[in-house]
Amino acid sequence: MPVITLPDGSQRTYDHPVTVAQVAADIGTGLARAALAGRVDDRLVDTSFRVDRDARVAIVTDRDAEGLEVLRHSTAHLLAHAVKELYPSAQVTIGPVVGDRFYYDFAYDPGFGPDDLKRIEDRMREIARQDLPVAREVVARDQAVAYFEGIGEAYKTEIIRSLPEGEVISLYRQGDFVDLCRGPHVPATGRLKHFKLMTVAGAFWRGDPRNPMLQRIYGTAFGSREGLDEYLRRLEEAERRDHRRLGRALDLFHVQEEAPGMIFWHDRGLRIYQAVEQYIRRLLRAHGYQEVRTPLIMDKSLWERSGHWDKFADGMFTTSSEKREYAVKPMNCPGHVQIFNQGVRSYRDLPLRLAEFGSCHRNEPSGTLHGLLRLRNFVQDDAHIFCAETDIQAEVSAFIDLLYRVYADFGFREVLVKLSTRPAQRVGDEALWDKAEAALEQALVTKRLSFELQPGEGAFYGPKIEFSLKDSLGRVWQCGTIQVDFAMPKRLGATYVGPDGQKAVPVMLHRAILGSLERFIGILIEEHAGALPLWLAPVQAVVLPISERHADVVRRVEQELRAAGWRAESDLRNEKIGFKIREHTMQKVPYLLVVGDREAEQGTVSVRTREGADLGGMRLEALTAQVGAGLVGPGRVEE
RNA sequence: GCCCAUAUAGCUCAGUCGGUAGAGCACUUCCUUGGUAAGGAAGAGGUCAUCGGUUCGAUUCCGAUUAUGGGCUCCA
Repeated sequence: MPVITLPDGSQRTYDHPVTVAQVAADIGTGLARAALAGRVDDRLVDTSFRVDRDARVAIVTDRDAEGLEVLRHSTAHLLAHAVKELYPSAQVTIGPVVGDRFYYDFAYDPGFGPDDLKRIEDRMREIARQDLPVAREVVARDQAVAYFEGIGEAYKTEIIRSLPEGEVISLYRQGDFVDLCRGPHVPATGRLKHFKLMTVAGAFWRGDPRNPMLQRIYGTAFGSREGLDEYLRRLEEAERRDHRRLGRALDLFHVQEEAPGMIFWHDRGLRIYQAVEQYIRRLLRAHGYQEVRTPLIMDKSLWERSGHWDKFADGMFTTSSEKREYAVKPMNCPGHVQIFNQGVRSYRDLPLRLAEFGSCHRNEPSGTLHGLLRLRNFVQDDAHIFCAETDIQAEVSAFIDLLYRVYADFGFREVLVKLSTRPAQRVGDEALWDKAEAALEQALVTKRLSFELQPGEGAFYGPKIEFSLKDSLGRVWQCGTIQVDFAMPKRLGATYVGPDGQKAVPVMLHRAILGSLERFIGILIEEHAGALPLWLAPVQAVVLPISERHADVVRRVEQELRAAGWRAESDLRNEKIGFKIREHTMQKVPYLLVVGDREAEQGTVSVRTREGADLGGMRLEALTAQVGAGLVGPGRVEE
């Protein structure tokens, strides 16, 4: 006789097994209508699930994150149902929920286009309107295989065969459509009202490029019209923050067909770039790094020795001259080892930290290029720390502190951390790997950083930690990294004399905080929607005359601002003040300084911010004093 | 690299059921000297991405190429 305990602690006693739907109905008809699924003792189940013993039961609706997930998952099924009706030759595969969206992958040779999407979505609405009950049934493995084989669903058959022994195999049926699925699902298709198909894309079966390319349809679903509209509004907002759009609008950079994956930085963009670079440069100097610069191209033989030619040849640009072959550097590490190798190094020189704003070229596949975020030419705030094994943990720990300080200075709060451990193919002793992985993990744990473990994803030469940031659409991009390398110093003959007088091979830590300056700046632009903090703004103030007769004063003010360290400009064009205010506000200039009769007389400027705030009239010294360190930004402190 | 889509003026886009194109903003000149998000007028600006095919004729239809966008794979 089940006693049901609800989330608020209240209990209901039944003298017979009950379904989640019945419990919901007993609480209220509104809840019964809203019920999408149930949670029984922490297990997510259908509303048709029968509770036959004491349990904690919660009714899941679209107000819960789980409810939305069920809704989206069921909408993915609805999508598959519509596709099977419209395109019987299409085969179904998988249809999971990822974040706000769901997708479903189909094997369908002719492929889908935007018109198909429209047709499919219309059919989905029809099926939803029929309010077909969604029923779960558990079947034996053989039975399931036989069923899907019988209707020619090769992929489903393959999925069932790959399920572990003992796994419960459940089917969901709505009308004539039957799909293999773990569930749970909404009780009937009528619950699916507010959805939209977004895009069609290709995706490899099981993510393996050797497998056939499937047709993936992305969509989203919400519990209410408002939820869906709000989501679509957020997408539009994200488009306004797109760094490619802002890069053009703010005259920061451009790209063109002759140089795919490479950036033409304009004056304003380069000012941001240099502000970022100078900040990092000062910080590294203060934290015991030396800055070096190594050649862009080096003889191929060096890349053969370093191992890059073996592992990375496809990614390298090459060139030749006078019968010698050269490769354009995709990484700075071999060059840094050459500097380390000059002269005889002692253990007293360690840790030796060599930093370089190295311009790297990698011949990335054409389909992967993306604005500033994925390029063929980019500059890393790269450094290599040559140290003894015993130094690893301390160096990693100091690096993580530095990285978090930098991210905070740029206004980033959310950092995703991943730890990648030894891959199947690797070099070096197991004992070394043990130590290196332990050192990295220990550093993360000590700092109480939550991280995702990626077993087997490390580089062949050592484990690594990756630090990622998100763009305006929530896509994750790796920026910072620290990697332990046991292999390259040895390959390139790096040694130092230890305290015992014997030669030893140093460990090398590859590390970057921003990663690529281009990528980091792209994310920075999106994070701030183009309105960069004062210290990074390409133009920090524009001086505006009310009329032509104030031009001389304006020019003088501009000069004084520059002398005080501002990146200042004046706008002497023959336009009204309102026009100029609008234009420079849209250019996201932090301070607009207006000079008219009143100000000229009093030796002040009227200060307006890009947010539209009027700070009133003030003398330049007062303004400079008020913004203070905001003008040059953090990092100066260490000098 | 693979899948789908896109490519028209500096930007955002319209258009041509095949007869070589248009708007707004930006730009140039003139008028206006204006007090905090668009003052007015005139003008200039395009080999309709590139190369091929079909056609009397292609920016439009077809094909290839290149680039871009959204994904997949990969990666800073």
